[in-house]
Amino acid sequence: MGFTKKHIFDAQQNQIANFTKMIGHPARVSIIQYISQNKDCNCNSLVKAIGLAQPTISQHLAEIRKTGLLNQSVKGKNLFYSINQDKLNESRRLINDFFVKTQVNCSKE
Amino acid sequence: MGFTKKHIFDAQQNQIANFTKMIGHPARVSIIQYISQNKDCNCNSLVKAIGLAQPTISQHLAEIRKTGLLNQSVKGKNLFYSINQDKLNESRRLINDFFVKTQVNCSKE
DNA sequence: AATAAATAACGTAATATTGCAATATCACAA
DNA sequence: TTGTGATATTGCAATATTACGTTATTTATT
Repeated sequence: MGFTKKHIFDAQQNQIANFTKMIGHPARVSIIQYISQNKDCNCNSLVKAIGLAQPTISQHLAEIRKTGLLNQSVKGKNLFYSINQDKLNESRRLINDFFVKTQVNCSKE
Repeated sequence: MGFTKKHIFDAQQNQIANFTKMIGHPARVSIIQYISQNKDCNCNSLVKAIGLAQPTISQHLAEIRKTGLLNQSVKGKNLFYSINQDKLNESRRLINDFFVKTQVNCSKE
């Protein structure tokens, strides 16, 4: 059909899927890396660095923003992005936990 | 358009995106968890446990299989799935590395 | 006020994904 | 060989995603 039956899964499963889905596009991986490496990174610098059109970058930024991973600060006519480190940590723990638990379960018996 | 311009990103960015995209659906999170928790898990038990139709589960299994995360073993007329732990570890390192590097970069200066 | 720069929002075409019914395949049992 | 159970494949409808041209919006500069 095209839509996902989210209601048959629990909150944590949906949380894990939501976050990894957001990372699941190389443009967004690249954007996150670039923002973490460059202070005072705005939309325009991402457009130049990555090579996708401005509306496309803006759209990917919106996807990342939806998960809470981005901070924004307005300086003059620029909008600078940075990584919300609390959210980064929280997400890292969520994903790592998924890996660890999976691994531990595999190793039982 | 619908397709992804993979060629403008590097191998690692595509690798990270590929793997997280596979996890980016709650059914696949649930399937991975279930397989890790239940020895001798076959397609049918997943259909019963998760509540999606057999073709849908089969399709999700194929997506997971594509990343190399699944082992299969035939016993009689059953096909049992288990987690490829080497691949799990490799992927965990890949994703964790992404998180760590992002975090380290954020903390510079 | 007029212009320019930066970015978001809107609209749309192309493609991908999700979910399932129907069907095919494959291995075993009767 | 006929049937049965387990899984994969096919085909399709509904929805989502990706990418971008165009247009609005907002803020600074002249």
